[in-house]
Amino acid sequence: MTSTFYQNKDSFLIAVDCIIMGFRENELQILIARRPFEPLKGSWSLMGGFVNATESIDEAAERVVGELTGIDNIFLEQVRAYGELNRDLGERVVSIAYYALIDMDLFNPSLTVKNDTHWVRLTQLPKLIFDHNKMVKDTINILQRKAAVKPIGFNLLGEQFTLPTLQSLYESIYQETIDKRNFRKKLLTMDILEKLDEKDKSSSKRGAFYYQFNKNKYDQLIEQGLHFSL
Amino acid sequence: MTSTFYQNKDSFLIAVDCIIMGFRENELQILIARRPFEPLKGSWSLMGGFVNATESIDEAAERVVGELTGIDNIFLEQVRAYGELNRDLGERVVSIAYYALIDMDLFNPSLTVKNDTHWVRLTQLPKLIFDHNKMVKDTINILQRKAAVKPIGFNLLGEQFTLPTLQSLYESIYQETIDKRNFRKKLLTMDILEKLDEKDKSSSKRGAFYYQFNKNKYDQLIEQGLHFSL
DNA sequence: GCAAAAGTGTTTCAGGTACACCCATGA
DNA sequence: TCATGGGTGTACCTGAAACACTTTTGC
Repeated sequence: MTSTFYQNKDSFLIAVDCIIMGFRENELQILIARRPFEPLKGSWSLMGGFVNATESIDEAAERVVGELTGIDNIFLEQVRAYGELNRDLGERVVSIAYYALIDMDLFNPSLTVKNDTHWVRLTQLPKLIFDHNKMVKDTINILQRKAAVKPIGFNLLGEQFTLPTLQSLYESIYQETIDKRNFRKKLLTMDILEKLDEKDKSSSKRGAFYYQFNKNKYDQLIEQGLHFSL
Repeated sequence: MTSTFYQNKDSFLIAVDCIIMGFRENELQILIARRPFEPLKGSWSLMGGFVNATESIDEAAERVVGELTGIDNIFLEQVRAYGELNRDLGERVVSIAYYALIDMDLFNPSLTVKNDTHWVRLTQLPKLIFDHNKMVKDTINILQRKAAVKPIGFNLLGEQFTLPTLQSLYESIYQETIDKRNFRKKLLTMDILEKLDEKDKSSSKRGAFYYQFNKNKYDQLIEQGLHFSL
């Protein structure tokens, strides 16, 4: 489709770069890849792709994340646009970063071979190409702000989880330790978790009860003007 | 410059749209314009422009805001990228929104004629083209979140201002009334304002003392791990 | 029986919120 | 002198933070 409206304007390649995050072994993990093409082929890089003319930028991000994780319906939000002149060594590319929070148990490990991707601990993130480390840093800022006030952290866990696990999730988001009693008190009095009968005995002899997030109760609280806050 | 790296990729026009905000008569104001070209020529629109190949997207936003306000060194931050397929009726355009907070007293009124721009009260914002109303809404959300925790509100005022003015600024950002005594107590005990000797007598017979924001003291507080919060 | 993680209450303190009256001045 | 907006202090209450011991169970 050629236009009669906007003429003599410069046009640009637009990429999406995705910060795909998971939670395992009490640490935040991030999915990165060896870059499969030049320039900087073989360097560590976020998962990315170019936007096609037939899709919105949100759809492009969904496509990239879907291809690399094999999961649908992923929590995915835009971080921001990165548009410095020489941010990409190849040529001028404006990139829109998105972050995804996934349940790593749904991730198909065979995909890591195909795409040469690797889960690395956030605390041990290597140097990435271009401005990708900045994108991760911006994402962590958003995550810290947003997880404090919206229950997005649950996207990183399975349907059911224990309170010790949930606490260690928040501890690794904020990079600080939290008092166990205060944490449980706050969450349980909020009344958005449901205690199950089963226990997870994988990390202690006694076992910890499973809980699950009750979205309906959460929505009711919000309607009443109350606020989630951690 | 033609590239040998990324071939057969689609390219896009990229625009910046700027939410330029000021504060006058105890209300937030926003600068909008009659669109000077088709499609939708004559409709209300945010101030925008296309990004050139020779500038970063931040620079493009600075250029647009500079041209329209005649002010340098404006507080300007990215809102986010908007990339729906048919968001622009002309053709496919990805837009990056930026918001600017300016001191309206520095604004050159003659520029409104030249650019057919108008200051309108935020509470009386008309229907704008495309997704521009959504951009404004997203901006207000960011402003409310950010003004609560960083002293960005001062960008909307001149060097000196009275406490009643400052309070009404925050009231119009949050769209709710604030108790006068509590507001003053919080700000003054924070010790980031300096009281001047002059009074502003324009809005009362008694007159209200001018204050000014002391950035050095503010920076010291932050270094000490304390936090601004309103 | 012991090591290792799960679970449980109370006190203290700071900060937020509610609230009403006097002051200065120009007209 | 009066109308208008500027300026001030206290009491209460809620929510955050600090803090230590008991329970369960596999080995």
